Amino acid sequence: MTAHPAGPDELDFLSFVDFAVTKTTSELGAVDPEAMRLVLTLHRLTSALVYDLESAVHRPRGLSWPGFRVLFVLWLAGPLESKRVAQLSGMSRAAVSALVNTLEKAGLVERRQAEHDRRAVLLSLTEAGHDTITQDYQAHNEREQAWANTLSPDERTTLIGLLHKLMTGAAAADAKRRF
Amino acid sequence: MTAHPAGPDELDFLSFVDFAVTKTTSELGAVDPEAMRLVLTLHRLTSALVYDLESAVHRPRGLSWPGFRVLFVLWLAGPLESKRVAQLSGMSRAAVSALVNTLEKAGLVERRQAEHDRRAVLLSLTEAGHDTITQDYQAHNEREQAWANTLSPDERTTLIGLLHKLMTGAAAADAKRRF
DNA sequence: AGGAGATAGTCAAAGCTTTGATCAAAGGAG
DNA sequence: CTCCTTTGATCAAAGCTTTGACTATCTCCT
Repeated sequence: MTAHPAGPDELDFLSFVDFAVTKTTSELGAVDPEAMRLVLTLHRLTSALVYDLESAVHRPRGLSWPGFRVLFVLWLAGPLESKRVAQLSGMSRAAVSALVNTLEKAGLVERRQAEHDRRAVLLSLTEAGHDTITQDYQAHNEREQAWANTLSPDERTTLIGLLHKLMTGAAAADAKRRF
Repeated sequence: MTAHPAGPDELDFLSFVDFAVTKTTSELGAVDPEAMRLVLTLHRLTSALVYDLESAVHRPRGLSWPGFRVLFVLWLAGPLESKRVAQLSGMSRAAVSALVNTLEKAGLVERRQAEHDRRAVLLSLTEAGHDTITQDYQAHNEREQAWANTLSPDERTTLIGLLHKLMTGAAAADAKRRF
């Protein structure tokens, strides 16, 4: 993938993928280098993307990445039971509970008891929360566009399709998940 | 993307992507739905993948996901300065420092002073660390293969190419990063 | 109706993350 | 050679994460 395979001293976060694939296959034999490269690249790209979005968009506006995710879910689908927020945002129920403590103190989210089930807690955005996520998501999407514009429209469509296929495939179906 | 667009009550982690894209564009107007779908899908897929690998492969063998990443880097490119481990594994130096405390207690990693620079700390695997990562990575790669086999060889190649392009593109170059 | 079992939310402990401060050591300029 | 700046590692505080335990509540079966 690179012109000149780098030695251990000139590696960086990106070129480490090539290095790792080469070195591992020569060392272990029974590995599938394409599967390795796929997962490594996917993980590194996503890390870089999330780091960029969090530090360039959300932190400057006072939100953490997890805080953004909860607000985003409540914005689009709220009010929701705490359980549903956990499902839709991909966190554990305990994580949502802890996070909502912070968001509640910040005046962005409200907790109230559900009517039909006294165990359940209904979460909703406050007006401040609604304003925050509306503006924040605006900036978020602009940054998303900057990333997405690296690819042509066809490439974007292809990529989304492949990611979707991977997400709905057999391995994903067997995968350990939170729910 | 789905046959029948789900209402807020029947959503799950995956179908939320469709719902979010539809709802946001109708609510905000100025968003790019494809960029949104791309980032949302990428993030959710990667989360699911990492969760699966961590809980099915690494935790049962006594490693955390971050611990695995550090061991993996040291296995292939070690011994390395602490700084380099941070770069190659994509963590902050402080995170590596804290994590190595744990790995050192577990007898998997050794710290020693570098010769040429008395500020620097050289990290290397112990023999137990080497054995651990060798076996652990074996299982890791088998699980990677299960995921990757959802796609045909051509699809895998295409996907890797597109991810790589995104990773090296203009937005990635401007992106806020740790280094 | 009564009791067993499942479910919602929270708490606690432990670990990992971040940023910013601190300290020691190295490098460069005068 | 000395001062100033930069750099490597660690620490501290705050936040988020996980699993597992616990309480309250609901549901279902007899």
